[in-house]
Amino acid sequence: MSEKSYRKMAEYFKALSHPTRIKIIELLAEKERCVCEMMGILNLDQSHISRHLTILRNMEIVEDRREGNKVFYTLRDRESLDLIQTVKEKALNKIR
Amino acid sequence: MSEKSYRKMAEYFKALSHPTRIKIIELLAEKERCVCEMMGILNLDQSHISRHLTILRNMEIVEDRREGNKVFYTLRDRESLDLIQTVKEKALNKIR
DNA sequence: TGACATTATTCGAATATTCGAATATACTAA
DNA sequence: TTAGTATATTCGAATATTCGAATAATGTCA
Repeated sequence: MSEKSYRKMAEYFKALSHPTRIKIIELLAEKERCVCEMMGILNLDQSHISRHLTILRNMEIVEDRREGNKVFYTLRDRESLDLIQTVKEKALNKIR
Repeated sequence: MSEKSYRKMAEYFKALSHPTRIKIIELLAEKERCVCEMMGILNLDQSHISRHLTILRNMEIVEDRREGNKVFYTLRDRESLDLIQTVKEKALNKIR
């Protein structure tokens, strides 16, 4: 394994290492959503959501599609959801 | 899901988001190792290894055991290795 | 005890990440 | 064209992470 591969792996984990990004992935797992929809659900302002989406897009975890003046996002990398599910169970076990 | 759970999940992913920590987990997946052994294999100085081990220990990913003046580490959370394996395949696909 | 080996912690500097606020861009509709 | 809506990007400040170097702590052995 090259050093570069390890950096890539670390980068991927870093993309998942923010509560908001995890929530976004879970939202998109259900269905395609536009930014304004996520703003409402997550109760966060537009620039936050957008910046987190950029990080997820760069890691090819989500994909965007413009329709009119809205941008719809979909979950491209569904494996990310499996990782989140695994870690979620771990977190729940530790909390209670 | 509580906000706290999401923070915990993010924290766990953050623990995996450093090349050295990923390498340490892989090393410990093979067998128990002392810090000095990992220094040699990873070619990193002692304080680096030790600090990364502290992070992994805090997340209960590794466990330590003192024997004489050496401290041996083992992989406590073997699921972390599965996560790494999944992400590794992802990274390898992207690179070539 | 003292010298040595091993590991952990601390310090400050460098770097990266996050955030709120503001601004820029892209599109629609009148 | 202009106004309005939706999204992306930029800015500086605050915070977190990483690193190299130094120091502290723990244990062994003579």
